[in-house]
Amino acid sequence: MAYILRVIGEMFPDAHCELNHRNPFELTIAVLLSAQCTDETVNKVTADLFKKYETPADYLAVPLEELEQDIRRIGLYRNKASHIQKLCRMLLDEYGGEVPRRHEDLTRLPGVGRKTANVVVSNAFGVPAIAVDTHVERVSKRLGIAKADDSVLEVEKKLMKLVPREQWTDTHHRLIFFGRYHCKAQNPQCPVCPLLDLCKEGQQRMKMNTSRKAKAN
DNA sequence: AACTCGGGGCA
DNA sequence: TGCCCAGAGTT
Repeated sequence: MAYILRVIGEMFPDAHCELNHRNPFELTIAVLLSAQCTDETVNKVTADLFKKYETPADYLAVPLEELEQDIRRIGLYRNKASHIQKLCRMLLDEYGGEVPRRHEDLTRLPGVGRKTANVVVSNAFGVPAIAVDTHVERVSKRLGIAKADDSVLEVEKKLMKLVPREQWTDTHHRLIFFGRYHCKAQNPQCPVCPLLDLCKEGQQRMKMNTSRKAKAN
C-alpha cells in the first residue's frame, strides 16, 4: 500500500482540489453540490454562486426557485437547493450560523451524508478522514485493495487500516486524482500505468484489448 | 437493496 | 448517443 501511494504521489505531486481551499461554510456548500457531478462543473458554478451568496442568511433571502436556477447547471438541483436552504436554517437556528465541527452534527444537516461530512472534517477542520467516492471505490477495487462486492463503508475501513491515520486525508486526495485522471472509469490508462505489475484487473484489460485487436485484424 | 434526482463533460 | 460524475434521501 505504501508503494502504491508513493507511485501515485509521484504521478500527481500536487494532488489537491480547489474545493478544499475554502472556508468551512463554502466548502460544505461546494461538496454538497458536488454530488454526482464533476468538481470542475462545481467550480464553474460556485465561482458566481459565492459572489452572490456569502452567508447562510443570503441563501434564505431568496425564493427557492431563484436558488434552483442559480445552481441548475449542476444537476439534481431541486434537491440540492432545498437542502441548502434547510441546512442554512439549521446553521442559524442550532449552530450559531457556523458549520459544526463534529461529524455526527454534520450528518444531521440536510444533504450532508457520510462522504460529505468526511470531506468537511478532513479539509476544513484537519481531522484525518477518507471519503470513499466513486473514484476511490473504483480504484481500490481495481487495485485489489478492496473486494469487488465490498460496500463503501467496508472500503473505507480497509483503507483506514492500511494507512496511518495522519495520512488518511492525503491518501484520499491521491486516490481521487489517480481515479479521475488515470485509472478512469472508461479508458483507463493501463498501457502506461506504473502499477500494472500489481494490478490484476489492468493485466486482464490489456489481454482483452490485445485479443480484440487480433480479432479485428 | 433499489429507486430517484439531472445537467454537463467527454469519447 | 451513452456513460460517468468528491451522493443523499426515501421507500
